[in-house]
Amino acid sequence: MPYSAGHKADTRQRIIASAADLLRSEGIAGTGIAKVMKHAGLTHGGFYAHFNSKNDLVSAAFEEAVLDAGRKLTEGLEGIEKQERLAHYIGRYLSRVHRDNPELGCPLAALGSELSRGDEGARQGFERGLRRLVSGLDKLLPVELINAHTANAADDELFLAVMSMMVGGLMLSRAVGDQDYSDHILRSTRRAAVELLHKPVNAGDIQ
Amino acid sequence: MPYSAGHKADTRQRIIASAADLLRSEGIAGTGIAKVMKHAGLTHGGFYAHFNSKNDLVSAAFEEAVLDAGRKLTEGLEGIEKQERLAHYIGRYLSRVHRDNPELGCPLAALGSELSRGDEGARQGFERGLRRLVSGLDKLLPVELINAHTANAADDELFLAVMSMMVGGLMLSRAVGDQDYSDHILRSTRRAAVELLHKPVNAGDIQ
DNA sequence: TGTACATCAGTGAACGCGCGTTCACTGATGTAC
DNA sequence: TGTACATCAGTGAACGCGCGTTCACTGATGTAC
Repeated sequence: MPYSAGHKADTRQRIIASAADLLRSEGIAGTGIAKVMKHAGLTHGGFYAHFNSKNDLVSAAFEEAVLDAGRKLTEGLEGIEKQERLAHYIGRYLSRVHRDNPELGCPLAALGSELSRGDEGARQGFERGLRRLVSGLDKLLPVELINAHTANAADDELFLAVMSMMVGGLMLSRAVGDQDYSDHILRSTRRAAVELLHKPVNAGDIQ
Repeated sequence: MPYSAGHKADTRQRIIASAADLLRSEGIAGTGIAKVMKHAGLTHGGFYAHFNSKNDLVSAAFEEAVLDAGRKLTEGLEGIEKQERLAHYIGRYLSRVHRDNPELGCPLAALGSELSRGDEGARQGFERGLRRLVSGLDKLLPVELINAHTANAADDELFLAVMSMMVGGLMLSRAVGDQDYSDHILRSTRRAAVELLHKPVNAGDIQ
């Protein structure tokens, strides 16, 4: 056998990583096979030795983007006091850095409206990504807060609502022309999201 | 002069309306000139007698879509008690009908992530649309609620956050594969949005 | 009132381009001897 | 240890197609006489 065992798998992973970047900064329609392969240091002809179609690549790259964004958004959060973690997470998500670097960030906000017109497979992938991010929020929640909630179903509702606000706020902040207004959107959603998550504690009898 | 005075303007409006529908259901990349013209009962060759480029059409059609969605979302709301109007508005926005008929609905949710990669002009149009919808929310707010707020700046913050949640929630509900989960997103965001808007009253001393 | 005409909204063929996809090939690699 | 070979990851030219855009034209219309 020519080439070492993992060689082809490594290349495949490089293509996926390249696509995960380009997808988030250029969108699905804007991400051509040739561009992806070039960005991975290859020529476009070799693409179909790794994937059956562009759709296959988009699926794999979207999943990779979700994992990548999750890693970056939670990185180093263990070092922060439990009570403050969620606020930090929200602050990172709705930050100017995140807004200005879509290729490193959340693919839900970057590809949401494009994927809402996707096929069954794409929408399933999107759903998996959303569930993963919501359950990530879950894990960031300090024990005290979890206890303050009446049930996990109520948590899930709240997290979904907060996640919607975060995804929507980031997307709107990117789509808006005026930078001041864009900053304003980030600030407004950041505050409201934190407030919304902390309210059960304030209203309850913990502490 | 052949043809009556408003003839060409009427045709132009028909093309814009056709594009406003197609844009919301198929996205920008998915909306070809030929498709738009056919949907308006014309052939594609005539397009450039009305617009300089596809970009020009997209701008005009996006603005029309914002107005159209605004009309449909507020239609008949005068007949409803002031205190209930906002909840109705939110309920309509985050409804299954709205989710399942993007061609009749809010273009922010339908085109957000695609327009966040648009040029200066597109982003300016998007911003005008967002401001219009947010100020529409403003007008729906009952006087009592307005008085309960400390300042208009605070209102604006709150509306932006609620609008972000609505846009994000609708987009997520469309992009998700499983129908139950999609319904769940709509329900969760509906409740949280209404709660968020009404809280200042509950926390304050009005009523 | 009827007709010839000028206007111009709309037609349909054609263009160049980039896309996703295919395929005959090339040449770097691990293996057998 | 050195060489010939089989393998197959990657190359690059080519394809058909749909796109945005252009343009010579057609024919329905309001107007002048």
